[in-house]
Amino acid sequence: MITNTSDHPCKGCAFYQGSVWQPVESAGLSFLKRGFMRKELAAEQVLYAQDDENRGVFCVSAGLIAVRTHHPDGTSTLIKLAYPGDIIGFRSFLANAPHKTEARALVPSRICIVAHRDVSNVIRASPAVLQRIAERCVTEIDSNHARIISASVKPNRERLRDLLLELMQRHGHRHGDRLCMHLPLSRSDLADLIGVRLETMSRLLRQLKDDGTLTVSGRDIGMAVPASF
Amino acid sequence: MITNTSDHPCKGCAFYQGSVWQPVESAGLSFLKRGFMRKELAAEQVLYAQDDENRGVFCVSAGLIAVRTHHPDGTSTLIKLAYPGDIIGFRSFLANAPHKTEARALVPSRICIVAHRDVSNVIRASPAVLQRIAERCVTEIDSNHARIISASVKPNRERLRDLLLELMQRHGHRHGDRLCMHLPLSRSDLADLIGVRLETMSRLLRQLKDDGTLTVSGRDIGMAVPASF
DNA sequence: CGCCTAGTTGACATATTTCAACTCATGTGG
DNA sequence: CCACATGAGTTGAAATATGTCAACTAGGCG
Repeated sequence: MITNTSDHPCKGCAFYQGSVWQPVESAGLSFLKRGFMRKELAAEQVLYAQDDENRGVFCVSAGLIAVRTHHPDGTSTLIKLAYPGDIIGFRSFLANAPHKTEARALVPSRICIVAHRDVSNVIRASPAVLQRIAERCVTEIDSNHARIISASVKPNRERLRDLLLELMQRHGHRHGDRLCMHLPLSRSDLADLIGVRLETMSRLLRQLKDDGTLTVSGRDIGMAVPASF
Repeated sequence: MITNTSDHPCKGCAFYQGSVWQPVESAGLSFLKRGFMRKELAAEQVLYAQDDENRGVFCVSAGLIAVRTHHPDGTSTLIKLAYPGDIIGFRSFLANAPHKTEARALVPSRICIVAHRDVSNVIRASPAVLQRIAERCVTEIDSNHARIISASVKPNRERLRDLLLELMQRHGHRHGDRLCMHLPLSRSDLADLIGVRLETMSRLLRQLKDDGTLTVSGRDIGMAVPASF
């Protein structure tokens, strides 16, 4: 079923097996190669802005991308963090509508892009690609549900603990019997993720520090190694 | 492209044009017909339970379905309300995994079902069906984002106002210069949708009643006709 | 009648917002 | 090198919102 993938543009990628572009057949491969581009982003650089037209589907190859929506009153909400292997921009692509979110690099990042027109062509030639994109939609729905549920069930202090544990699994280094990380997020971003004000975030961190759960020094966080590590 | 749809099982449905099953071609049509069933649900009857295996994709034809997840501590969260034309169970189908939610009729309802195996066959024969399902995923993602944003940006009183306005657009009748509806939801369900406790919901309703926004008598709600009606 | 469920209300504890002041590090221009 | 502005982050105090526990009402039903 899968033929002649020796020159597949994602072939050398660590995420090739799970890639949404992996199941292309010979017909789709030429479209994929034609629409394929790489892009390097500096920290704080914007990949796409809110209300931009969709220019394609983006795959995070390295780094970390923050997906936000900005509100009329100047506040913003951090919708998700996109790590290497994640794809973004597919909502806008599938809806054939402008982006509802902004994507901005939190650290220097590398992005692989398949141009809009060629995504359509690839899908037409290889429907299994759409199947994989649909699975990414499901992942997105699941994580949204998890967030909605935790927001209505758990107190904010516990949600912050959970969030820091997740971040630790991505960014933490073992240091003796403790885990340490340098947060890629500002206090303001943390507050946006939990859905509280800046000042409340500062106080929640202080509480976790005071009760011994964490050590906090600026963006450097430490905690005891949990069972699941 | 679309052939011989005279005996399409959804042909007579009011939602045929937008149906996810509308773009079947002759090859897929026989699968669709084979897997097609109708089911009548009484109020409070369960369509599928949390952790059930996926038995297919469900389309609401009439009535109203509540999609909930139950938590270990006995509480629950109302994830969404599915109205006629909406499809449910597709998350579990696409993930090829058990349901993470329960679907229960709030009022007597009619559901059209396409059995699991036949959904796969229909999609294989008519990839445009998967395209339509992906668009429903996008709708789901959009409404989840809207909920996450409103939870972190708006105070609960305002969110309740918004919710009642949405419900009024579905269930309201004009009565002179006022809109009236009989809520299909209990106070507990309303509380689950906003993410507050029962008692808080009761007090929020009282506040909206006291400041003249609403008239409230049990499940009968009245409000002035808003500009957008 | 007694019992159940849905819904309301009160009183008090806890959590969060809001506004303001403050620290601290960093960078810029004279 | 210093004065100063700037942005990230912290803290305090008062107001507001929500959770919690308990008591209570009203309606439906055997």
